[in-house]
Amino acid sequence: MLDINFIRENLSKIKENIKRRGEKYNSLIVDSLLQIDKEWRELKGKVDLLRHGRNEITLQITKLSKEKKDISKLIEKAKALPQEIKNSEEKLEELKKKINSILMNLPNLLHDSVPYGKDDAENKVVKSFGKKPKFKFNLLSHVDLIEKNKWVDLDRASKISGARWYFLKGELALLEQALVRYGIDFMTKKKFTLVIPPHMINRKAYEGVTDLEAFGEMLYKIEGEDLHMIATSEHPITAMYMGEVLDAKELPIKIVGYSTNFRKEAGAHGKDMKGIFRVHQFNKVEQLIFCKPEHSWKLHEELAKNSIEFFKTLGLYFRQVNVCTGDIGIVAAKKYDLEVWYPVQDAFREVVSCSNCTSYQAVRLGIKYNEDGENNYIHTLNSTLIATSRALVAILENYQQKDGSVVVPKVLRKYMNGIKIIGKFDNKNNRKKK
RNA sequence: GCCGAUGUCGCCUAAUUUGGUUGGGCAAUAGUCUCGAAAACUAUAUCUGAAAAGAUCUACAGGUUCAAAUCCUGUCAUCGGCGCCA
Repeated sequence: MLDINFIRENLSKIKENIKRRGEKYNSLIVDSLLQIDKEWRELKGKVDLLRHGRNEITLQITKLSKEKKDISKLIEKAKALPQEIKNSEEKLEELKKKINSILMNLPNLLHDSVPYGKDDAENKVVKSFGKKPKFKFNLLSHVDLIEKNKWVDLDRASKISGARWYFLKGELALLEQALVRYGIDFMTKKKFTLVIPPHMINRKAYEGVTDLEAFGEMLYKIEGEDLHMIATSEHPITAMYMGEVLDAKELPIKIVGYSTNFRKEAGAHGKDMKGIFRVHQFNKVEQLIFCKPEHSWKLHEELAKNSIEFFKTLGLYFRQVNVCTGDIGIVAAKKYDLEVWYPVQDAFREVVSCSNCTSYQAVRLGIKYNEDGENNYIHTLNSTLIATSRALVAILENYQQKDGSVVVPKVLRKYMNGIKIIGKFDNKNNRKKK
């Protein structure tokens, strides 16, 4: 959400930004926003005046009653006030709601370096890393690999839970845990603090971090409770500081979040139906930073660098893209995606999303920092380090061997008790010798 | 889950019985003063307003009332007891 004061002072900038984002948004909405805001402020003045009148008269009543004088006339006069005030307050509230709903849908100001483009096809490749792998045999899809090796049981999961749910089994489940532990170690070595958040949060917190109306179809709601399953650890961890004023000395706060994530994937009918590429539940290690505005652009690059470095160590072929205006969404001011090469799908697919949200989330959540007696909104940043289901698919596709086994990336072996290869043929060199 | 108590500024606390528009202590930060420090003094949240000023804030949301920290209802949280449980 943008700060209304900021909009008032930077009208042309805001409109330009909306135009740059294309047809999805209409810059005229800003004019009507300011018009309603003006009405609101005028009415606020009137309501405050009415309230002042009430305060005055009750003060007099208090005074007179202490002097034991007759107050019946004053009370008679005062009786009309509450209704009058209430009527105006209701109008005021209505206007405020209108203002808020417009503000909620206004997109963040984009950074100058965000490329113009209609959709994800026009994201700009920044750089590629690693080498495109070559194979001298016919590749199996990850769906075939998990089936042959009995690493995932989709049938039984569908029996008890439904489509897009899965049992992760045996060596692949170990590999999943290895990825998580490696990811967490990787970040804590960089002085990020590990945080494991609640996996369910209430409505108020969720409204702070995302547009519940739009995201409603992504989130699982607990029946009869004011609770939603989290779609990413970013949500509870960002909402954690809701309504707080942080000390500038504590900033930047660097957190590595870990949680299981739950997503309905309601809008994805038919997409990626097979295997575990797109599922209702997966684990994710996430980087988060809360910082002063003047540091956020440098830290954004740092987050991207961390994720790049991490994927390099996994030995995958991938590229960094600068997400274009048509694909970036309303929250981020700039977003890098990392896309890994999936040889079977013959495509790059998104595995990391690294955003500088500037003050957009902070305004909505009311997170400020205090420096020299002055309060200002902080900046929030987040970046995937690793999301397990997609990373597992990437490893399966890229590290598979002719016999259907899969080589474990070197950096993960120490988290796998030294196992070098997982797969149906038990390799004698595969176990760590004691 | 049941029963009971409690919730006041960053922390502590008084005012709740009997509704009258808050008060005190400590700490922190900034400023004034100072060669420097200590002490002392001033300031400290949010909203509207050019300003003067005004409005709002006693866990949260409602209600009663001219007026609510105080009375009523609901919710949440904390503590204690019982129950259940990895």
